[in-house]
Amino acid sequence: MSVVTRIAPSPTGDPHVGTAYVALFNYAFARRHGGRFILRLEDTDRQRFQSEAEARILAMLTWLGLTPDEGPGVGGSAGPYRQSERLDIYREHANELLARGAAYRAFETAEELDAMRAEQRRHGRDPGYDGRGRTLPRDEQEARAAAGEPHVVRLRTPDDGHTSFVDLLRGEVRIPNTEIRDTVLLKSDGFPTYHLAVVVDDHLMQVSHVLRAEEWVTSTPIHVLLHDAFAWSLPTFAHLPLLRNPDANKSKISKRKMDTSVDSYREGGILPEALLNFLGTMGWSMPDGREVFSLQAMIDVFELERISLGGPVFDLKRLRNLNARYLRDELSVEEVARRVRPTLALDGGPDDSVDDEYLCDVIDVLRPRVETLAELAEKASGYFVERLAYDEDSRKRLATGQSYLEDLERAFAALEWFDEDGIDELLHEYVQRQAVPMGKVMMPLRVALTGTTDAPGVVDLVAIMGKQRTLQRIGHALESISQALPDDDPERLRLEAQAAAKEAAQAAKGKQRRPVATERG
RNA sequence: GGCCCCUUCGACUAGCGGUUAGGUCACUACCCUUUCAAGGUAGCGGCACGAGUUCGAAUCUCGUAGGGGUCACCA
Repeated sequence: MSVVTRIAPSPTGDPHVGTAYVALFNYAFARRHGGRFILRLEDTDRQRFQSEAEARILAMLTWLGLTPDEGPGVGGSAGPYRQSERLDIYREHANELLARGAAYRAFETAEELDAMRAEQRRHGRDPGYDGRGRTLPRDEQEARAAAGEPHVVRLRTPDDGHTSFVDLLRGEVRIPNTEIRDTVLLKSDGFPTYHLAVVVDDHLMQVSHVLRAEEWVTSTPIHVLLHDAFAWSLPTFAHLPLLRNPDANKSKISKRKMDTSVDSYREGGILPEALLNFLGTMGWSMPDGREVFSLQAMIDVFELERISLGGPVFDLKRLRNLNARYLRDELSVEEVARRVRPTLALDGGPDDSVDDEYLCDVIDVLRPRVETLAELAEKASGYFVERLAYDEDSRKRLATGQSYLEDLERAFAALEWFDEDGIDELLHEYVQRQAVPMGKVMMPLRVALTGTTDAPGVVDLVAIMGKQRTLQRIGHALESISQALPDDDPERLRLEAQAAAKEAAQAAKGKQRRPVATERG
């Protein structure tokens, strides 16, 4: 029997990391066994349906490299792959169940069901459909349906005994049938519920392994019952652990508590291979203990048996750390350059006109200092602008180093061998001659070149910027010193006034006075 | 609450009867150093608890506790 796996997301919102997670495992398992991986769209909830969601899910899978072998927009022999286009199929199957007496038409209104549940709660019983529609005679059901009365089709479930199934990772799971209600199969709008649709589609699409999130464990017995009713054989079930929020309880991952949108990680500069690698370490591990591995490496050795069942917390720090490792160790500078380029252009910075060699040099010194493409783009932008904007702190540092900058401007202009060694030699000799600590000279120069105090080594900076750019930047820095002395900096004056006002207000309130303006940790 | 599932450092995990319980992230210290990083070295820190099986349990069984999931005409 050939392996067929699938993911069945609902097009209801942002592409979810949970979808990516389950897709990864389904994809890896299918590839490992030379099988097929299907994308099926569960768009049977027309309330929550979003038309752009389908394209975004597909884009997410493509971005991650988890492209389905069959699916909407992809094609395949078992289509269509949108459930909304398979309504006839579900109706036919519901009719078959009706004919076999495994299901029945139920005519309770929403109000009636609400009342029933309220009544149950009043008597301290668990709320849930009590099977009251089962007693309505077949011919009456059909007559009322034929007359156009709105109704649903429900599964007739056993009242006693147990229903069990084997979960590949957990062993046998047994659930008392008293826990299983007469579930709705076909809604009054003619759309199937998840339970009918998933069973029919998995069967028709010959899905061999159902790898889905753990939240489905308790509804699997319904699917077992449905398979029985159709006299179909069961696929293999394996329920993956649920990704968790980083809160105290580790509840199921949710967008209320954290960012679950793959698109937003993508926009935040997370690399697809890093996200994939990260998700691959959630509940799964390499047999040899490697922490950094490619999708292909995962496929090569993938075994469901290596899945651990404790719910893994989606830890952003680990994701970012992994991303940083890809940025500086796994990808070539050229590859990183290719990926930041579009972002640089978006920021109103340089675009195709950016010199490739310079870009690569900049990335080379910057990438040990960033975790995401977005950070890289942000830090890199200053290396391409004509004129840097210096903040108050920078101005101060420039001002204190003014004479050094003037000296160095002359020295660099006269430097013949403008390479790493020449620059290094020049700087060291200068510092020695002046008999001042390195930092006294280096820091103003660093600020002149980059506008910030946390930046790569000055020798590297000067070398990659080259003579012309270096001199230009020192020149600009000197200009800015003379134009706006720190004492006149309007921004600083504004902040000071603000801080004073705040302090006065606090003092007036009788609170203890604390410096609030420029606390630095 | 009923039912189901789960439980190794703060986080991700290795372990599948005999290990000084290993690795990664985070954190701390030190080294390197012109800043910030990166890198290097070291450290901190864990088998939820209680019984049982066994010569021997993180590993097997049971119980307790804790956590999660689920109880819709949503998936």
